[in-house]
Amino acid sequence: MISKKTKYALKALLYLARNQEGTPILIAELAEQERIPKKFLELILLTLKNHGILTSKKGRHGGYSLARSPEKITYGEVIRVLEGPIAPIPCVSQSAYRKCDECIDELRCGIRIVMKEVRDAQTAILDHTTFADAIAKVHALPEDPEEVMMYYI
Amino acid sequence: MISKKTKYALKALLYLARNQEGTPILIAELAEQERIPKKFLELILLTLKNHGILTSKKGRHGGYSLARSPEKITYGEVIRVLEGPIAPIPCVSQSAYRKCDECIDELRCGIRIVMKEVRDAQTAILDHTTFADAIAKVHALPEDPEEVMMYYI
DNA sequence: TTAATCTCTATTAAAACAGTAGTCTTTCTA
DNA sequence: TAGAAAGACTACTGTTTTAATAGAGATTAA
Repeated sequence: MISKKTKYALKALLYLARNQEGTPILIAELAEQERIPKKFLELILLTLKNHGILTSKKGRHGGYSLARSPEKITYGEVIRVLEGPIAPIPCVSQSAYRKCDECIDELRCGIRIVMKEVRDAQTAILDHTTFADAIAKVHALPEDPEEVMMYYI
Repeated sequence: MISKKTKYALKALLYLARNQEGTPILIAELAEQERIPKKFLELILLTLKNHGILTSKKGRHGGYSLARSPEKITYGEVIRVLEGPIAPIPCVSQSAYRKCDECIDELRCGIRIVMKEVRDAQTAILDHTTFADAIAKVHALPEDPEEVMMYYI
């Protein structure tokens, strides 16, 4: 399970990716539109900025923008920044490998061998799905049945 | 990341699956062989028993055995028992669905749509890999290079 | 100059994690 | 039938993580 922090980060980035005009977007707007506690969101956006995912401008007409276009930011990158390594167990992490204390034969470990498969499946998706991709996936969805109903009322 | 508790559970089950004689295996043996804190392991095995994955016998010549053959126990089942739902976010969990408080349009959520892919990829592996499979995977591995070296010394 | 913004450090309450301790119950066997 | 050998069960504890909140500081535009 990802933390709320990570979820909020993804929500905020998705909003920024969807609303890419020239002008930066206020924390307050993001917080309100995505229903994220504002003070908490401040910390999250700052972290994303410090990791080169966002840029910001202070003062009047300030706010946040994506540091790169949405095709150049992946879910995997964001999750690693806020959540840490994606691997289900540290001994199969690429970005943060760590041997299990109690492990005797890592190469022949029946847990590791399966968790490596899981890790590869996860990163295959997360490191190859960008925010542009996610928006495209939503657009490709069939129309919401409720909205379709509206036309008949 | 899975907890140590879950990792210990998987280790213990793997050991039991590898050592399936008729006689049950002692907590003490499991703890020693897999280097798991004994008292902690007791709790874990008890949980697995209460969920029908293990059986036990008290008193002299007591101990734990698998409740089913290793081909009938999957990683997914064990992880759900000790770790909770496998899904990265509750709104894509089959076993423990929960709507996100702040979510406005779940069906068109760009986070949910990607996390659902992740969930499906995870469960495709975890719910279809049994302890028998894991043991077979380890056996299929090329021999350990260090051990091969031994023959030349 | 001042109001609007982001920036940064500290603090906090609650929950989860990783155990440990101690007692109770059951079972075998001498 | 006593008692040792096992698992069963309940309670407790210290540490870390989570999910925020508070408040002062720095920067910018009008």
